[in-house]
Amino acid sequence: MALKIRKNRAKNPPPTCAVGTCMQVLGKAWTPNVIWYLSAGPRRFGELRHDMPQISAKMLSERLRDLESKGVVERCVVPSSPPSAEYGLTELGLELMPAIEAIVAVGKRLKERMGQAAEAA
Amino acid sequence: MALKIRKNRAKNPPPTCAVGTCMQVLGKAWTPNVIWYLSAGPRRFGELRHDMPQISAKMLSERLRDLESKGVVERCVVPSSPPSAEYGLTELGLELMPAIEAIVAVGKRLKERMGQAAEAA
DNA sequence: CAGGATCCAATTCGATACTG
DNA sequence: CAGTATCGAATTGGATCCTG
Repeated sequence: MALKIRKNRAKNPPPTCAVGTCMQVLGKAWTPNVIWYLSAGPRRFGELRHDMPQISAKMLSERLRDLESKGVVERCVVPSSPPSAEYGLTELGLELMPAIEAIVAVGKRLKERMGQAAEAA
Repeated sequence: MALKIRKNRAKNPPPTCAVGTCMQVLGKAWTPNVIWYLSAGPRRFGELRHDMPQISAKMLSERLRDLESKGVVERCVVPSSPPSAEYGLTELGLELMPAIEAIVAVGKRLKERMGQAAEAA
């Protein structure tokens, strides 16, 4: 019988109310954590890894580049010896803080309430 | 803007955050939308589908069962003829609202700011 | 140490079809 | 209408190795 080619999937870009717009930024693993740890001020790659012991180098650099390309995070090279880079929130990034804070607050309540699994970072 | 004014990096990283706990609930596709649309009051399956025209029946019922199993959403059978079911937020679900609202608020700002893709509601 | 490249198992989610 | 079952494409994110 003939080869059956599947119809192309619609693959709609994220959905309906404005949550999609925000979740496109915050929705991936570790993203809110990264933003959270940057919220106190610029931080270096290794510091962030230390903040989140479970994250892999790949994940972290991937997320940082994602966020940079979205204008949420800014990478600045610090002239030192050896020169190193620091990551910080942009203004756009700062605008996300209320949401992150709300997420953190609810997360804490959920954790108490459910008395559940430990989380690193 | 040239180089960002580099403030001293954070000496005191924020304490462990509970982001993961919350994102485990909100992190999957459509979840915040579903909660959002339930926040105005109980709603039936078909109504929710209508609220989110892009969601598939499978997704919706999957998300509803997820949320039910997490105690966020409650399914109650309404005695009518024929009897039908309604979904509503539990108290735990209501506790998530501040986060959802913050996400929606930021989403709207992002949309304005980026002047991007259209989204309804 | 900071980060990229590659490989791969697991999950996610859309389309489709089916049931009461 | 209200939902479930199955299939499979695409995405995810972890592990590992490689680089300057």
